[in-house]
Amino acid sequence: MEPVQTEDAGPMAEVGDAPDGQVLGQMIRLARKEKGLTLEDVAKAAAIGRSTLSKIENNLTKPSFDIIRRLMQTLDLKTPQLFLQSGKSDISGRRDYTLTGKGEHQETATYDHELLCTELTSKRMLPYISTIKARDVSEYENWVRHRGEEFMYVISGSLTLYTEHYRPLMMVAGDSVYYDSSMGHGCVSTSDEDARVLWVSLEI
Amino acid sequence: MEPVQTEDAGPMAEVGDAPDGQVLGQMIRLARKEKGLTLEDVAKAAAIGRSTLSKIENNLTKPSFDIIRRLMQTLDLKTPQLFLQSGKSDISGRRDYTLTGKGEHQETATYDHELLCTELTSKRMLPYISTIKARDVSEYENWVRHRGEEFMYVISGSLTLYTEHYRPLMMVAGDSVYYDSSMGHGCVSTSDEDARVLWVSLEI
DNA sequence: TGGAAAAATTTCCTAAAGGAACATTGTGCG
DNA sequence: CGCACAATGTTCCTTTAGGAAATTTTTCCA
Repeated sequence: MEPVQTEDAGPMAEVGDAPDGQVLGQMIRLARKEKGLTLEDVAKAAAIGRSTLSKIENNLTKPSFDIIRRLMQTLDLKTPQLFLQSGKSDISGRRDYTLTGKGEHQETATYDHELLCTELTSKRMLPYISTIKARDVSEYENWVRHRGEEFMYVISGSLTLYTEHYRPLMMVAGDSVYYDSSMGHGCVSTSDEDARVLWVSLEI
Repeated sequence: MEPVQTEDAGPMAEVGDAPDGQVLGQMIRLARKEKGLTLEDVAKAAAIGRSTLSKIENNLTKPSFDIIRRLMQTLDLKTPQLFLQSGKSDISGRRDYTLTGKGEHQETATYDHELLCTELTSKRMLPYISTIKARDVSEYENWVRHRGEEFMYVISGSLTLYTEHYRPLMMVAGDSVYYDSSMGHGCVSTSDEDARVLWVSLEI
């Protein structure tokens, strides 16, 4: 209902930027209408107030990033167009190090752990590569659990990750997972060959 | 201000109300450091306060959508990964793990960062895969440095890691490195092809 | 080392976001 | 017509984001 402000002293006329100012609300309302949802439906699903959503749709507020993110999820919106940008960048990213050649192995029935970067003893993250042997479908209930977080990246092969809270997770080369390691977990190779996995574990 | 609806509580469950926990700030700081910019540089360019940016990077505030958008533009960041919801938009779903298939990219002049496991926002380690483009041998004195530790694993290709303390380090697929990231560091692809690298970064 | 300069963080305060409840508008049915 | 009832808009109030400046931390040379 409010077309084009000529930029007088609108109560909340955007400061000097407002690219999204007018559009954002329209987009969200459109998405909501398309799904035939009411303000309350969406607000509840996104865990925000009805009135807040109303204000957002009418561009009466500058919503927080968090709220927009939740709305995006709720409404299943893709976002690229919201961030149109003039691209140019001249970056020079750099990192530094401590190298490790081959690590020391630590073999068990189902795993072959190869610790990486062992000479640096004061580190907090523990990286290692594991070979998950292609058998032993047996004991995937012997959960491993330890306080902390873990990141896992499948280098080759495929496997299934079993956890105590969720359904098994099929993973193939290139996939990665991040989880709370206090939740019971364990994995089994599902390919004929052994699976190679890179783990990074963080104790807390 | 957490009404917290039906949320029970996964150990590190997120998705539902999850403020943009740990990752958002890290991403922004990473991008800034890579460009060798100071808080003030970026803040000025994005027309926000220096302190505000500091708080955002340290996840001490829930920035507005508008501010994030401006930062994205200033830092030339692609954004899809911030809104990543793997699979369904049913927010009732909670998980304490995230599975990432092929990722969402964030490209710069020399790097192409692909963040992994982005929808789990409260994690402490930040994993991502980078493609180091096969050129730009130029500016390897622009060290990046940031408080914390980093682990790096070369998936494919080869590269040279330059640091301010040690001699350059030649690395090939399968090699890995662990280092204190407060030491200036940076790397350059030495093969004809781009190098693929898996990084796990931990802020302290 | 020390000490100045730069960068980052913290404090303090104001303006504004966001939620609850109330008011208004819109829509179907007797 | 007009009465429910639902959907949306608005007001009021509490909490919080975000900026200016002070404080602390880090960097950089002499």
